[in-house]
Amino acid sequence: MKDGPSIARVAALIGDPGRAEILTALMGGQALTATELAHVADVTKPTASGHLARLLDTRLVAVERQGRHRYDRLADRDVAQLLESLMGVAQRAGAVRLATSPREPALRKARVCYDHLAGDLGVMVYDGLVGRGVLSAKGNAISLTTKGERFCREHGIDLEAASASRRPLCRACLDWSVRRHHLAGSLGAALLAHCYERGWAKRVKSSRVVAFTAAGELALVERFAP
Amino acid sequence: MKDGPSIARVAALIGDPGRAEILTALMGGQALTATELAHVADVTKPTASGHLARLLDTRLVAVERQGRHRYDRLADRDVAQLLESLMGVAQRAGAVRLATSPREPALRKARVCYDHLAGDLGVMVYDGLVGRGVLSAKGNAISLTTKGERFCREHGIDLEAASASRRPLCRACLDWSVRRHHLAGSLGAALLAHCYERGWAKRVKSSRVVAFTAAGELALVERFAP
DNA sequence: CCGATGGTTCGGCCGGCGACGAACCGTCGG
DNA sequence: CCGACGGTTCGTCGCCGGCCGAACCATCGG
Repeated sequence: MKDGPSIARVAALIGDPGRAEILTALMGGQALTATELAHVADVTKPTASGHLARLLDTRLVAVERQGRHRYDRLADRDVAQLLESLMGVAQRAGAVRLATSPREPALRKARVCYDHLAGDLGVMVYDGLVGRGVLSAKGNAISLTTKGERFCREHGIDLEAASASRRPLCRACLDWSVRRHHLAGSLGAALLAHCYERGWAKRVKSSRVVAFTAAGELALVERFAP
Repeated sequence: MKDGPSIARVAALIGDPGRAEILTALMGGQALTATELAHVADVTKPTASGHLARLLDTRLVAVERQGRHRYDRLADRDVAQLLESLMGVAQRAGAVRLATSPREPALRKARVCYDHLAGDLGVMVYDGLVGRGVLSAKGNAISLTTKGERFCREHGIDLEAASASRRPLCRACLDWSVRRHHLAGSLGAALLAHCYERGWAKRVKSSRVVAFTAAGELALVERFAP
């Protein structure tokens, strides 16, 4: 009967508002410094330091020290996925509050979900790829069709690099704002990288928002959406 | 910035040892009564009642009242999945403690994971099905092959019923004790049902353990494992 | 060598939450 | 109608954990 308490330990860790804020900030995928995190959590440095220490020794975050700086990032994709599903259930749990929170519309439109594209655009792209027969979806078990491989080559998406890594190529990730799927996995990451390279979009500093240029959005929709 | 706190709320809810114990107990998939849950959490009835009330209004559990009884179950598959991934990261977080906790070996061997088979046997079956070409796995995006459909028919597994539901047919679920995949989704559920029907195994009362008979285990391995 | 700045450690304060006992409400089985 | 039993409500207590200020250590840029 020791796994109950064990999950309680990490859940309790996430369960503090300050730490939760830190972790969500880290969902952006980039490593942040301790004072930056203290700022997003709206606490003093000592407090943040304490939080980070605890997050570290439960392996929820990983640290890299450079000079007098301390860069923290999420330990792992699994942690990111855990947080994402947490957002999923948290979202509909507070169904009422949802209405009263307009939230950044930009965040709903396009944001980075660890390393791939989420939000309205992400969902649109996913639907488009399935519609074009690039991806075959059975439930949430999805895979790249042979037609899809050709499609990627034509559009200059680096499949070799993407499939080299040991993580799954395609994964359906539930979008917490739209409650529908978007594309994750290394292919999802490659696609987002593609957007950056072409200058279609770039990250907004210290936020999960991905800002598309007008032309970039057009290009994305035209090529990948239905 | 309101999603941080929002996930914190549900995480904190899971973060209490008592409630965590309750939720893990409910991972068995069956609805349990309030006093039973008070017992597994090792608290008095008033305390448990309070916990359940809070779990209810955050929609982590659902309740069904029958006469003077109150039956609680997990609200949703998403919640079950959340808990499972929580176990995943919790498990390796306390890497040290793992060695010192012998834990029920029966639980490691075969247990129910919400509605499908997990543990050593679950993983073995999964590997076997992939090896036989019944399932095709690309990363963790898996699907039933045409060969696999024939295979199911031959073994009398009811595919129609399984694919009728709107949930995915196949899903790879990460096994927290073995750290490898086993089969989830409605096919996974159908397979476990199959084991019960044939008398190969039955649930152990008030535990997640699935007890296979000697003959049942043999039959399972012979038919589905490599 | 000296400020400035990032991060950490230490003590102490305080609020909140979980726990319980006792009393209460409802349903069940005679 | 009456005990028995499942569940809930209420009031109280005690502890744990988050928070901060102050002092401290380390690194950087001169």
